[in-house]
Parts: sequence; structure tokens; C-alpha cells
Amino acid sequence: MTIQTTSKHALCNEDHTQAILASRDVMELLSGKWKIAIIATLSFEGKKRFMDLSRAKSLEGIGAKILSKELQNLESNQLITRTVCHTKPITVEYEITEYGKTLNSLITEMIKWGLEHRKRIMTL
Amino acid sequence: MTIQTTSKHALCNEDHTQAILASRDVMELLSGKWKIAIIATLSFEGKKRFMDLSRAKSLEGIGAKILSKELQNLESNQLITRTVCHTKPITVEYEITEYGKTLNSLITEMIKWGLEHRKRIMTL
DNA sequence: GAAAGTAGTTTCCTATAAGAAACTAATATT
DNA sequence: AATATTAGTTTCTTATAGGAAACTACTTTC
Repeated sequence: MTIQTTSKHALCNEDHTQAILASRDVMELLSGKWKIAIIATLSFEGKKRFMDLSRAKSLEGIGAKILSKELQNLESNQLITRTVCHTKPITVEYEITEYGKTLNSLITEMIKWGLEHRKRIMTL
Repeated sequence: MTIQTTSKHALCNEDHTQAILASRDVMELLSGKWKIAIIATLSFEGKKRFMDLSRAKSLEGIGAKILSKELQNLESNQLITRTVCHTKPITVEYEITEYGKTLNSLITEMIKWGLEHRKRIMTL
């Protein structure tokens, strides 16, 4: 074909448009300063209580209000579960769901790129 | 391994804390409604002019002000280039950089997960 | 009885994100 | 002369994000 347009044929065009729209959905779901870090912390370290999370080095600086809000958001999207434990002082455990674990390869790619990016920033 | 503690040994712990902090950097860089979509559009469709981008189906709804601001942001992070073409009405081409292309596997993972997520949302 | 730890919520505030609409400035077409 | 196209910028507005500090309510330890 001799057409030198920037667009490909219709089907392919539709396909990748849908793909990009899907990536917009993901960004809508995961955008923000803390969500990925919370998910990654629960993925790497297993179930954790509220205070454990707020004191985690990987979540350094997060406040109780934000943590609470983000945990509710992640729970509503079925990425984590919240379990009340009827212990002496009541404790609450947060844990990643099976569905949340499906984010692992995405998070891994993010970490890979992020570590390379850090190196690049430092050498520049 | 039979260790059922929540924390691993010191080195590993340090490592994954650094990893999670790296993922926070990435989210800081790419967070927002449009950045990933702009990068993906330029990756999939090659170089594009300002008006092409603002009319792209994958960026439907973006306004001139936001597009302009996000393009400047991506350029400042060396993910895209801006080239002024001295044509009849002056045109400007935006193109992904080699460094920007290194985001491809991350974007691919995002699209994969996003497409599965869309299916899930629809069946629920 | 006082202090500390649990898991948050509430109030108040600022900063940033996002967008709509109008505008600029240059050139080109009708 | 009027209209359109290019690539934005400016102004104005609202919504959301994020955070500090104080507070609740319950229990346990000192």
C-alpha cells in the first residue's frame, strides 16, 4: 500500500483506541500518590493492620485520613479486604485479594522502570 | 520456605522498600487523567501534531489547555519531543523519545489489565 | 486513675487538577 | 473583507487531592 497516512487500517485503529481507553480506566483506578504503594506494600509484606501500614517505611508520610480513605477506595474496588479481628484492643487486618494480585505484573513493570528512572535521574 | 513471618530478612526488606518507593516515583510522574493516554497515542500512532492529538479518539474530551500543559510536562521529563515545522501555517509535531519508548512494557501491562478489568466490570 | 495503644473520623485549610470559554497571532483560503 | 486553521494562552470557575491537628471511643497496662 502506498498510503503514507499516520493512521493504520480501520480494525487496527479501533483496536488500539480501545486499548488506550482501557489504560485510561487503569489510571483512573490507580492514580494518586498512595494507591500503588499501598497495594505493593500489602503484596510484598502480606496482611497488615492499619497502624502497621501507617508506619510502614514504604508509606512514610501518609496520614491517617488519607490512609483510611484510600483503603476504603481499594476495598470498594475489590483489590483488598478489610477484616475486623475481635482481639483485646480491636484490630483490623487489610489483605490483598486474588484480584488485587493480578496487578502484580503491572506493579513489577512499574518498579523496574522506576528503579531505572532513579538511576537516570541521578546520573543526569 | 517455611518462614511464615510477615517481614523478611533485613536486606530483602530494604530492597522491596526501595522498590515500592520507586513505584511511588513512577506514579508521581505518570499520575493524572491524560499522561498515559498521550504517551500511548504517540507510541501507537507515531508523531502527531497538536490538533491531531486534541482530536484523537483515544484523547476524546481533552481540552487545549490541559493538552498543552501535559505535553510540556512530558517534554520536560524527556518522554516526548516538540518540533516546530516551518510550514505555511506553522505546525508542531510531538513525538515519543527513545526514553519514552522504554515505557512500552509498562503501558502494555496497563492495557492488558485494563482490558481484563473492563470485562470483569461488565460481567459483574 | 493516668497514659498509651487500637482504628479510625472530623474539621479546617491549601494546592493542584481539570475544564469551559474566550482570546491571540499568524497565515491562507474564499 | 470575512472565515478558517494552526497552536496555543488567558481567565475564570469548580472539584478533588492531600494534609495537619484535634478528637472519639474503647481497652489495656502502669
